[in-house]
Amino acid sequence: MTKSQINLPKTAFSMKANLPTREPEILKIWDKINLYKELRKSRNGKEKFVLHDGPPYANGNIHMGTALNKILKDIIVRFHQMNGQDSVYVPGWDCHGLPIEWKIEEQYKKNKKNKNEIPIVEFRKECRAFAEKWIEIHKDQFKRLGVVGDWENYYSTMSFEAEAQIVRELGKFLKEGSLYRGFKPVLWSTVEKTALADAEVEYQDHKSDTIYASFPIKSSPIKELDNANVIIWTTTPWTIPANKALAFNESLDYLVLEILEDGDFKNKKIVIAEALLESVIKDCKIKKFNKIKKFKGIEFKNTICHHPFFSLGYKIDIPMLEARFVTTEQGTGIVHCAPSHGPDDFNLCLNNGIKAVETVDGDGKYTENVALFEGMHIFKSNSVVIEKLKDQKNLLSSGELVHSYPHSWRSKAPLVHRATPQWFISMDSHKLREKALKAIDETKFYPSKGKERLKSMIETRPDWCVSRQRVWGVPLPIFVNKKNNEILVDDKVFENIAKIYEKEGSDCWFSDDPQKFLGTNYKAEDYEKLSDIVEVWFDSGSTHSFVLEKRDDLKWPASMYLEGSDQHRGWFHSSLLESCGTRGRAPFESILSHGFVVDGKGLKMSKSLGNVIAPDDILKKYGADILRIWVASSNYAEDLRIDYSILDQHSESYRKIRNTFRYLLGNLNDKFDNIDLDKIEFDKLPELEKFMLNRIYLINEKFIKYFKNYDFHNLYKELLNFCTVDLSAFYFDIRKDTLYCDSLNSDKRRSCIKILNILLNSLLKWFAPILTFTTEEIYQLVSKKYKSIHLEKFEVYPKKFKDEKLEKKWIELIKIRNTCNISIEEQRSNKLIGSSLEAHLNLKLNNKYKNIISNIDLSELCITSKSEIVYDDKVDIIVNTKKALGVKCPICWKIRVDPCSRSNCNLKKDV
RNA sequence: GGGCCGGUAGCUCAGUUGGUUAGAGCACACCCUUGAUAAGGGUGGGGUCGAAAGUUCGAGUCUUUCUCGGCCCA
Repeated sequence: MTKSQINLPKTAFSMKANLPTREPEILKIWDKINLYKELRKSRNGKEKFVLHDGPPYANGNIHMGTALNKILKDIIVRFHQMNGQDSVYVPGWDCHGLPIEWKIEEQYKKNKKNKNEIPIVEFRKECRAFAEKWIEIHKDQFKRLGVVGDWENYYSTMSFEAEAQIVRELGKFLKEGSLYRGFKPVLWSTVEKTALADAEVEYQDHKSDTIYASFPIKSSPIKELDNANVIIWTTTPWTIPANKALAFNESLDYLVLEILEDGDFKNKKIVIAEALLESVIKDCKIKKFNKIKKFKGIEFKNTICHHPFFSLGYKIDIPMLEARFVTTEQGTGIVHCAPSHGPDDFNLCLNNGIKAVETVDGDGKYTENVALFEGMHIFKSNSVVIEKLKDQKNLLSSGELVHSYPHSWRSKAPLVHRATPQWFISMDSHKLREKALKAIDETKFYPSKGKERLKSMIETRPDWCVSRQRVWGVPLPIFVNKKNNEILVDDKVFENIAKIYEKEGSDCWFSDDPQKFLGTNYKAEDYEKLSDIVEVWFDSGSTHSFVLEKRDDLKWPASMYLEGSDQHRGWFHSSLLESCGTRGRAPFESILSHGFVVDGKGLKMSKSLGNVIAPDDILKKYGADILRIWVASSNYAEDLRIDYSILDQHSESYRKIRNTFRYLLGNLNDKFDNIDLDKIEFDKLPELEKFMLNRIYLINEKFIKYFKNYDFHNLYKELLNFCTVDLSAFYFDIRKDTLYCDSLNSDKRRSCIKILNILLNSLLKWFAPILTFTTEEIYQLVSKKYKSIHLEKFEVYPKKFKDEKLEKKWIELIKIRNTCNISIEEQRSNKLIGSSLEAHLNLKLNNKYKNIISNIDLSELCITSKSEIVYDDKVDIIVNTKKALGVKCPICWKIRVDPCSRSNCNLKKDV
């Protein structure tokens, strides 16, 4: 048996990965050795890299987007750790807010409980318990992805420390004076009875009543406007009772028409924009009319109208005001303004001395400020308004329209603009906008396009409304003096509240005696205690203050914030503003944003399309390392596609990588020898081994370059190509002869083994941040140095490995090799030969190759049995393949006429 | 509806300041091997670079329009 005479690979590392069952076992190992603690210990005192976790909302199972985010974070954290830094990752959760409140309310409804009969404190306890439950579930799901972090000491926005610090942060804004009480229309849900944040609004189609209503002109500088009627169009008839003004655009042309038809408007004059004439007469079915006058909008100045309900007691003047937001897209070119029910209306009226009042209460019912309608629900009043307009002969036409309209993301109920007292952080009073823009300039963005995106948002955003009329959140720590309406600003009070929260949490705000919070310097009876809570973006925007600043193991500012690109308007945004407002700079040094997970065709995942893949599906079928390959190999700057065929392809790549490791382990017989790279006697190595060291050096250069730019998909591709092209199809294939057939103590074989050790070590470390489980599986098999591969550091390769001359030479040799392969293939298809070892190469080479090939065994390079070269300057490379003559050596399988030089060759005997 | 980003082989991605016949790996096909063996090697096919128009001696690269997709906003 010749097999006993050669050294065949042998390893315990199985070809089949079986990741779904193997990975949980590796998790147990990490648990057992307390990997996180070991990681910290191993980099004690080293430069810190802090990737501050953007807290996911503690509600519902994780989806692909969450998995992508966590894996990407983990890959980066691990890269920095292996790069020698103390790379600390503290996961966190966002816990307050409406979605959880809604879940609890839903449970109440199911159990026929009435929320209003439950004490707030009890309700909040249930919210807290709900969030806690999901934190635990998320934790396991994230760990399963291979994410390493301080899972035991995670942070949450509902911890007592967090709630206390949020109070302190708000105190800073109050003290500065940039947190002010305003009275503004905000998007309001009459169902949830709360103002909604931008992020809580969804636009959906909605059917609205539309009206063309007329405002009789009371007085105007334009003679032809006497007794005329200004026509407006609106999709919210219920706002007519709150009307305070009309808006026109001074650059538009307007027409005065006389209507000649029977009906309420017979012989009446109406005013509309010329550009909208056709659509108005079509909508209002006007057939006969005269054009009386055409004039520029600017001439509207000083025109005063009556309210359409003038005769019903609405005796106020309705001025006509100039506004740029008036367009000719829809309507009549004149816009009705209710300052309590639209931001544009509000601002225009404010600039003209018309104040908004509370016209609609939180339930959606008109207040006492609205005559005739008090107590009526606005969503039921359209028909009444329309009826009254008709009675007053001020309704030109009415109809219906389906259009995009804001809705609550939770209840899906349509929203309205409603003027309410709210608390705002000013963007400009204390130069917050300016500071934030400067901070953006000082931040590094990956990809760079994120910078412009965030910048343009900060440039245009309005003041930050931080109050919410809900219960599950941090209470706004505000007392208002009952006598003079002044806000109490006193550091001692804020600190007192914070101290109380640190001890017992913020629930007590709702249940305990206000005097407890005021301390001894103020009397509770003199003050009104606010019951608003802080909007959740302020919570999460403050994480830097109660996580980064408070923990000794972290640093402020963070090295990096890393989230989906939607967070330019979310967490990146709120964190930037909070920090610039309180500390004058961003809480991060860099921002990395990633795209969204979409299906294989680039469409977003949705239940209705049936293209949703859950992380758990992938873990069960493929394992976390495959998912991590998907993350690493995708370009996160764009949207990331995923489906089962894409995952199948990545599984194939994984197998290639796994078999590369298996070849290494097999030939090393699972005995890893940690080679001291500096002690390698470079000059004594065969040239192929030198070339491989050169290649390793070059790959590592690229590896560092890609890693520094967080360019993982190119980094992964580089490593994968190295495995397939340089190793599997080249070095491994060529060196099988040496490894299998040479004696164990031959110099050549030992040199090769040295390289295999270096390769194993290099590949393990290069791949460790991505293939966390597989590299650990191998490490556990071969190394006794540390408890885990993840405690290792990246290798530093001696400069002497780099040899540009050698690189150039071998590129030429590979070119010759490729030409030989084409020739071999030709004879293979001619059925002259099968294996390349049956080939005898005859080369005709240009003299320029003479130097290059002089010390090279071409048969070895091309894995053939024989090769002959002649030189001819008339050609470049010409190869002719013949069938090798002789007998197959039972050891090396070469076709030979003489026995080979190996001592164990028994060709002679066999012949 | 508006703003921003993107569309290069079946898949994941390269493609410098516009310059020969657009590249790589995987997948696929065929062949070889059976001493990495549910492995390994070799060869090969495959792209009107989302579409159209324009600028240019020359466009995947620049301009415009359109289209599809994603995010954000209204």
